[in-house]
Amino acid sequence: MNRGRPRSERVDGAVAAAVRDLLDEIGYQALSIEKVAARAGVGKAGIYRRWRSKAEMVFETAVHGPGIAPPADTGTLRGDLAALGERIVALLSAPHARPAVPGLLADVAADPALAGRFASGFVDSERAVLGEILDRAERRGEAAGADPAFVHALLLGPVFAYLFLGGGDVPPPDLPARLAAAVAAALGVEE
Amino acid sequence: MNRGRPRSERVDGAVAAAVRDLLDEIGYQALSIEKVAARAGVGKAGIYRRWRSKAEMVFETAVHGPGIAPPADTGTLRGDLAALGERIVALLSAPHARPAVPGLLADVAADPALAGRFASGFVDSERAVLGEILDRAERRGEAAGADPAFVHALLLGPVFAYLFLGGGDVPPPDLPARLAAAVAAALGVEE
Amino acid sequence: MNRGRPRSERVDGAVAAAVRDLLDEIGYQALSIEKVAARAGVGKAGIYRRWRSKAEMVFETAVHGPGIAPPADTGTLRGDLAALGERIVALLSAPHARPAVPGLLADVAADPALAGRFASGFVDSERAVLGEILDRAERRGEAAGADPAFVHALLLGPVFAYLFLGGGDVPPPDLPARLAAAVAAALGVEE
Amino acid sequence: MNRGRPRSERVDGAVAAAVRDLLDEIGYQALSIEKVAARAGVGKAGIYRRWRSKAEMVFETAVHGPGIAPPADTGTLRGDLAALGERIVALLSAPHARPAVPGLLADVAADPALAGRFASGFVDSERAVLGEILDRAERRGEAAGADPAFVHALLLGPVFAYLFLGGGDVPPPDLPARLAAAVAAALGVEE
DNA sequence: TGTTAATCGAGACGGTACGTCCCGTCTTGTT
DNA sequence: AACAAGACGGGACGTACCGTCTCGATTAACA
Repeated sequence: MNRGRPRSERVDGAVAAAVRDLLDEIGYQALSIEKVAARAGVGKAGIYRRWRSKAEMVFETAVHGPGIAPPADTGTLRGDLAALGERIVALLSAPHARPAVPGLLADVAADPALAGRFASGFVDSERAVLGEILDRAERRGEAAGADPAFVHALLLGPVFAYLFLGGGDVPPPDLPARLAAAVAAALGVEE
Repeated sequence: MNRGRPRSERVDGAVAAAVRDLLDEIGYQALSIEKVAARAGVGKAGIYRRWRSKAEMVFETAVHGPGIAPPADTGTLRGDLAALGERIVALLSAPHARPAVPGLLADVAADPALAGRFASGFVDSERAVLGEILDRAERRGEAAGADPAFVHALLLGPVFAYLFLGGGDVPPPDLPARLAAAVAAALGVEE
Repeated sequence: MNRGRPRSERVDGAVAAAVRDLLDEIGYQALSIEKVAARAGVGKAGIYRRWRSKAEMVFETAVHGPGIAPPADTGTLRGDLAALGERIVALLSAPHARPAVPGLLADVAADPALAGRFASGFVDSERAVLGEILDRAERRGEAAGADPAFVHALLLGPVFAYLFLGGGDVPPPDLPARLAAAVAAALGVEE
Repeated sequence: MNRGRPRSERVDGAVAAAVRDLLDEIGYQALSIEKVAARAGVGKAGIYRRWRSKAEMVFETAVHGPGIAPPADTGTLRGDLAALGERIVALLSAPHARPAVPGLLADVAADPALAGRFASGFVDSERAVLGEILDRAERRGEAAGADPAFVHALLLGPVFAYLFLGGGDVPPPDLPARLAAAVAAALGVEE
């Protein structure tokens, strides 16, 4: 039983558009709730009613897509890993996400409460996908007893390093394939 | 011929101490130049005379050690990589560095000028060490034609992922060894 | 149709009180917007929302009374001039006005924009009152063709000189009467 | 017996020139000791060695001429007063003095110590001249028992009012003559 | 069909911090 | 001892945002 005026969808749309525009124009750090409200033609209260902080607002409106989709079986561990790597690269280098990621990460790391919500909504889903991939490989007899957390770090870490720790270069297009090969070799999969 | 009153070492020391204290107490994001000045008993101008921004001040006073020391030859590529991995872990998880890294990274990523200075002072030195290690391995006949940038990402990325993307856990103590093994396997080094 | 939250009268009151207190305690030059805000328990923005500068704030809150009231007809030019003189003395030597006047005058003289607003709000009203007095005298046949600007300078100038150019003395209580006599004599009014 | 290096006249000259230039360009309020030192190619200490404050520096280098010269006897009180009036107008509206006067007055009024030195060096000499003029008139039998302080205010005040309280207008060229006539009339001198 | 309650845009509120300028003092090496 | 240079601790500037609050005006679901 919801009483009172319902929230307007127009506000959500206008804010999302404003956030994406501003991320492109001025970046995450210079983006402020005040600027978003002004650009969207929306009151600040309308934003605070929906999100607790800039980080949550940006994450929901500009970074978080439909989550990591269920993994398609390519027949080999290496193929599955390459496919997952592609998704990770796509997610982190998406037009509106890329300029937001470092700032977002900093805000998340600084606020434990935020870290919790973020981990359960993002990292966990990625790890679940990876778990499924490793289970399949085990069933195929390719590799056994792999540590999902380690494999996850081995896959996500280098992508992140290329995008955000290497001076801002574009990652090479064959990065997922090379990473998948390296991870497979590390897991002892014969070629 | 240096003219005018020389800069006081007392100021450098007091600022460094204040930065470290404040990083521990309130973290990088909440640390402000104003708070540092007040805590250090120093004028703001004295800080701006030395550093252009909060990021540079924190990096120089709390993160940047003596740089990555020259690599000791352990006799095997795997050993050398493990030693380098140890150093990276130590650098990123040092008491005052760890809470500062994500915010620092965000500031660096947002400011191209900063990114340039940072890259040449930090990333480059790490890559040079890695290049030396790979050269040695090639001379030994262990591995040939490895891409230093890729190997660097393969080493640094997972460490970063464990420390800052995994929800804040402590990395397992054998992480450098496991990483070295994985990287060596990926480079085709026989066990 | 006034939109947004209306300005709080509490702020106006608290600022006015703080300005008056600080004028008494430390004078106009040492009074800063920052000190006023702190003393009044008010944000600096709340002050800048209302006034463009320290000079405008002080003038409105501590000097500008209800303006010069309409002149009562005393029956003679000399009487009218003495009454106006009394008002000028009262205005310039009022408890909170006196310490503020020299600094205020300096700020006004330095800023043409301020000079314009100040002139129209203060000097003009005084000159209008004087014009009315001179018109009356002309109708009575006491004096004709007097230059209001000259008479104004003849009245206001000496008061100012006594108060602010003479080393800070208290003006003699019969100053308005003596001035009125002098001005009347200068205009050729017979005694 | 002066020991050590004597003060350089070069410094005095360079500072005086810099003060006058800066008064013209940016006015008294925006003029700072720091700007003067930079413009004059002089250390700040060299300025503080000579003057206690901006007000004293400006007064000595840009306003204070040779003092009010001894009064020439014109044969009538009215003539003498007009001559003194001319001098006052010339002093206050001199190129470098005029923009400095209001600010200077404010600083003087705010600092009692400054007020003392200023009064004895400036106001007193003007009053002495006026005293001489009134003595002469008394000896001639033109006027007796005039109050020098009142007459001084009657002469200086209106000039000040025209120059600094009237919205920045140029005073009419016949102002000294009209003032002299008014003052003479007020003193009961027959035409 | 009113009443009620949550929403809306707008913008004021007390604060904190920014990066700059200047204060008046102090500390260099040089003249 | 004075000189040019410039660092020192401190204070204020005017601006931008923070997250909260208070307005009048909408907009639905409940009574």
